[in-house]
Amino acid sequence: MVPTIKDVAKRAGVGIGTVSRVINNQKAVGDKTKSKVLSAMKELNYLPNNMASQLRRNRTKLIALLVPVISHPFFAKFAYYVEDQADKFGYSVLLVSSQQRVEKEKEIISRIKQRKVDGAVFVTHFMHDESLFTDCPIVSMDRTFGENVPYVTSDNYQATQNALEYMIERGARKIGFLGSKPLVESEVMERERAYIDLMNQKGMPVCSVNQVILHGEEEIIVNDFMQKYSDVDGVFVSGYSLSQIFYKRAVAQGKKIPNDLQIVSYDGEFAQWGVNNLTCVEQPIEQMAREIVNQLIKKINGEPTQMRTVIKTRFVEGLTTKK
Amino acid sequence: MVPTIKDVAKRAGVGIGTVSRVINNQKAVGDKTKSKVLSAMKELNYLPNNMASQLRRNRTKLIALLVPVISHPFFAKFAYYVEDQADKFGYSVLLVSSQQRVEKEKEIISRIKQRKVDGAVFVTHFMHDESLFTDCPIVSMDRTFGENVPYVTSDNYQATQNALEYMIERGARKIGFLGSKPLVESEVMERERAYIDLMNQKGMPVCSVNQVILHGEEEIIVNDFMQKYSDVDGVFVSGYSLSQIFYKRAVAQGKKIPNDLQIVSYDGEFAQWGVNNLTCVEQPIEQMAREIVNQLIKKINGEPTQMRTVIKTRFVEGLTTKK
DNA sequence: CTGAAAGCGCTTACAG
DNA sequence: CTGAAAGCGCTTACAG
Repeated sequence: MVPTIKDVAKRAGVGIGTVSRVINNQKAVGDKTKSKVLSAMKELNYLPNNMASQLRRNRTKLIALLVPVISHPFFAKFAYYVEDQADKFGYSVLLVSSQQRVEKEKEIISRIKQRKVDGAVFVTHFMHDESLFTDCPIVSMDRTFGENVPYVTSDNYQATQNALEYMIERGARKIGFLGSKPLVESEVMERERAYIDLMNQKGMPVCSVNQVILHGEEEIIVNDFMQKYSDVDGVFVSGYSLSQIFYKRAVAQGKKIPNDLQIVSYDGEFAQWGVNNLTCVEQPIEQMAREIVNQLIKKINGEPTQMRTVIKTRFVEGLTTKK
Repeated sequence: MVPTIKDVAKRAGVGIGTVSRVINNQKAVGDKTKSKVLSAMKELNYLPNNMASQLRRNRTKLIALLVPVISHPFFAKFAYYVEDQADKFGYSVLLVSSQQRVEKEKEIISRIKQRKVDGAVFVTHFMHDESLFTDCPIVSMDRTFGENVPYVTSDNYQATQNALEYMIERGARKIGFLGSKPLVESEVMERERAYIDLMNQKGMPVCSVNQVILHGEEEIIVNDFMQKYSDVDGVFVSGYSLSQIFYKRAVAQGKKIPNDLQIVSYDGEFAQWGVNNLTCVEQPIEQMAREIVNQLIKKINGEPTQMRTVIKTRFVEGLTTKK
């Protein structure tokens, strides 16, 4: 049979409490005792039973990460860093893809309540009933929902305006905006607000399509935009999927990029798959992921957290804007 | 405080054993008792503590899934179905990306031994020391490594030959092969074997580049191939990443596809991101994933498993071969 | 059909 | 510094 802490204690000739102290390497163990225990552990090939310590400590050391779709390069990269950071605290990550279904969110809440996981990162969010998750350690990205859920976001407003100014400096006179609207309050909406504000300020026309869609339905927005505003000479596209589709479509229509049409995308540096070299506002995914995990661990441990953390984006000059 | 099974028992005026039977809805509970317990549970807002039942049952209801990189569309899709199928058995999935590091495999073995997870799916595999994972419930894809690890694969040999014949029927007379070689014994190698056999049989030249590389290093193979065999009129590319890169490169070199050059890829139907409409051999990812999970659950439960399961591929006629 | 009791393998005050 | 003991919240023979 698999050896337990009792077997180790017997073999080392000590109490099980002492073995436990060695496992969790607490100070208060004498050197000789310690080495006796250590070698007993080695001889028996002992490994602590995780389930037992979980029960005692009331911690699973597991967090859930809820993303809309894993196969989206942004979320894939994000998930990678969440895992890496969680690991530093001894936590593993349960990756759940919501496919935009609100039940998945409820399911995770219930997992927390059943103590299958200690907390969760919500990148998606459709639930409106805040009361369901009071007391649940949850941290979010971009979404602002309620007093109890800290979130990490990027400088959406400023970064968008900077990107627009960049195109204007390079001659753009009629700039469009494409975006997909989140279902709940989210700082992502700042991007369109920044766009509208700047257009008004500059006396330029507002040519915006910003709708609620599901992942995978980006075509709808692109179609709609193309129909209404085919004569723009600059476009700000909010989000990687949209910009991929928009770019391909524009090229297919014979637009010369960047000469006829300049494009800046929010997100876009995922090189390997898809169109490369978009000029884009790059969110520092790694930094955002690590910060989110840090906040979550604090929440789990009952330490004070920061409600809103803003991470600065980086502007990447690609081939879809003029020199 | 959070209510426990004791609180429910007290409120319902029954023993805790009875509550437990209701929770796990076993037959042997009287209707009246059952409804008393049920309403006590509802009143107290009771949720069973997962950690406690884990300890008693010696099951975490968790499996690990080890993939080389999550962000690869093939693995992303695969992971999705693994999760979906595992869920049917009440299992959650811990997604781990190995980044090709052998330590990650060892780490998972150790998680199994520490009872942090009940079993694992290995899509990657570099470890050679079989003795490390005897007794560990592990199931693999494509990789054949040892008596104790069942695996699921596709009909690599046959599917490759069919694809080659398809190009030959359409006029291809000099066909190349591009592949990345796995580090351990794997049925993926059947693809090149099928290619070489057929070329010999038809008296056609063998133009093959098949090397060991890491994910992300696909350029090396493409470069090498382009240099050696620039005059082929057909190409079989093993794997999605390679085919994406090869296709873009061929187009950049001014090749007319499919007129100058026909391409068939093993894997390729991941539409949304990247180049669409490759002619390809499509592995039924969903079916493979579900079958792998089924085998793993059997292994975990100590039931007999099938060592080798072959899933039939589907040939998809795209735009990179002639009509 | 149901209750009382043992035990899963740990951790952690408590006393020494 | 160290041991004995209680207890985490369940499940499961066992007896009735």
